[in-house]
Amino acid sequence: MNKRLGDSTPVYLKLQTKIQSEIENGRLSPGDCIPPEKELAQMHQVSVGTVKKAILNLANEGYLYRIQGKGTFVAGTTMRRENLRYYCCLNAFGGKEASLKIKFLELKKTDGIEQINCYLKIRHNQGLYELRRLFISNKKPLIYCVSYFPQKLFEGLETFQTNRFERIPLYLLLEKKYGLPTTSNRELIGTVKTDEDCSKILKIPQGTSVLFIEMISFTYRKKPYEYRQSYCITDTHKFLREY
Amino acid sequence: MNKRLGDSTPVYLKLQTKIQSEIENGRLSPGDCIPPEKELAQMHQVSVGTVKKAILNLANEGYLYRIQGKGTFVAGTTMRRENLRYYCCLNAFGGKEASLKIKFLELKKTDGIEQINCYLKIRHNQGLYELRRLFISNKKPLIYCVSYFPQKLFEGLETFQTNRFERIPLYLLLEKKYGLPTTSNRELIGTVKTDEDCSKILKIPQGTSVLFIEMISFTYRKKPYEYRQSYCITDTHKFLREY
DNA sequence: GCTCATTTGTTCGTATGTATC
DNA sequence: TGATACATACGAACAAATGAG
Repeated sequence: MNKRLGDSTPVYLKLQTKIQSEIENGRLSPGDCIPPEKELAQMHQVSVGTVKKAILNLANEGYLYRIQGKGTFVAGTTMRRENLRYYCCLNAFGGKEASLKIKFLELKKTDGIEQINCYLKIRHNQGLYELRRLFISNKKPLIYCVSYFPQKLFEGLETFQTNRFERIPLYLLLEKKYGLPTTSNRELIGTVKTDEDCSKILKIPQGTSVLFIEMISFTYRKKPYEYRQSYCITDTHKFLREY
Repeated sequence: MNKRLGDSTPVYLKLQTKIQSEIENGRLSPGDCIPPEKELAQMHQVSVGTVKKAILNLANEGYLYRIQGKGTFVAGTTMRRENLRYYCCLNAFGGKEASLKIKFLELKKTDGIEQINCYLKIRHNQGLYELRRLFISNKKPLIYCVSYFPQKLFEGLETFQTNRFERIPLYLLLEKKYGLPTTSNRELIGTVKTDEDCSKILKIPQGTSVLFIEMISFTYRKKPYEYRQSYCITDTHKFLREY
C-alpha cells in the first residue's frame, strides 16, 4: 500500500475504504471473519496501529464488530442497529407496547410501477415483488402494509414458505437469504382516507382517516431495496420514532 | 490518575468519563475550548496517546469537535447533528420541500400539568411555560404546535422578544441562552380529530382528522426538556423522518 | 506574504494485559 | 496450558492546519 505518495489520503483511510468496499460488494458477508490485525498489517506493509485505526473506524460505523480473543467480523443489521423496529406501537410515552402478530396476505410478482421503480432507482421495465401483510394486536387489525422489492435483487423470493414471513421481521429474512443488511430508512408520514380494499382488510368503515406511512429502506451504498406503504389505525396505539 | 490499580476501568475511559461529566454538568458549555492534548496528558500523568483516545471517543459521540491547528471544543446541537429538523415537509420522496414561516402565537406561564410534568420528569407542583406557534407554508397554515418547558430550567424565557421565536429554531434559541443542546427526540405519531381551538387556528373544519405528533426532546443525561404536541395538515406535504 | 509557535492528525514501534478456544 | 487475537498504554517523529507577529 503506497504511503501517501502524490495523493494525500491517509494510509488508514485507504485500508478502511478498501475493507468497506469488500463488505459493500458482497465479497465479505455478514458473519464473515476478517484476517487478524497482524496479518493485515503484513499484507499491506503498514503498522498494526494503522490497521487498528481503520478497523475501529469501521466498527464505529457499524460495518464490523470485534470480540476480544476471537476476531473481527462483518456486522449484519442486528449488530449495526440494536433496536430496528419499524412498528413499535405504544398507547402513551412510558406506556405499554402492543404485541404484534404478523399475518401473511399475499406475495406476487408484478410489472414495474413507474413511481415505485423510480423510488427504488431501477428501470421502468424491471419487475417487482408485491408483498401484503397485516399486523394484528389483540385480534384487532392495526397495520396493513404493502411492500415492493426489485425482482432482480431478490430472485426466488416467491419460493419461501409463507409462514416464514410471519415468524421473523422481513428485514432479517432478506438479510439472511440475500446478505443485504438495512442501513437506514426514510419515511414520509401523513394521513389518508381508506379505500375499499384497505378498509375491508382493516375492518373499518371506508373513508376513515388513518395514519399513512411511506417508507424506503436502504442497504449499503444508500441503495434502496424496499418501498412500503403502511395504513395504521392509531385509536389505541401510536407509533414510536426516535432520532 | 490511578492507572488501573484495583479497579479495572481503563485509564482513557476514566478521563473520557471525567470530561463528559464536565460537559454534562455545565462546567463546560458548547463552544468552550478544552486544554490541548499535551497539557491534559501532563495534568493527568498519562501519555498523549491515551488522552487522544479519550478525546476522539467523545468527538465520535458528538460531545466534542476538533479543528486541526486550533483546538478541541465542546459541541452544541448543530455540531452534534448536522440535520436536526423537526419539521421537514415534502410533497413526495425526492419532491420539493415546503418553506415554513413561523408565527408566534403566545407564551405564558402555567401551573404544572400532571401528565406533562410526568413526561418532563419534574414534580407535580412545578410550573411550566406554554408556547404556542403556527407554521405557515405559502400563506396556508400547516402545523399548529404547543410546547411545554419546565419553568425552573428556562427562567426568564418570557422576557424574550417574541419575534426571536420566529427567526431561529426553538432548540437553537434555548441552547444559546441556556447552554442545553438537543441530544435526541422521541415521538409518538397518530391521528386526531381537531377540536374547536385547533381547527380555528389551522382554518379547517372542526373534527377534521389531522396528523398528531407528540414529542419529547432530551438533552444531556437523557434529561427531557420539552414536551410538544403538533397538529399537522398533510394534504399537500408529508413529514420526513430518517433513522 | 512569510515565519514561527501551537495544536491536531498520521504513522510507526513496542510492551503488556485480557479474553477465547 | 498455550496459542491466538484484540485491548490498553507508552512514546517518538513528522505532517498539516491555524493564527499571531
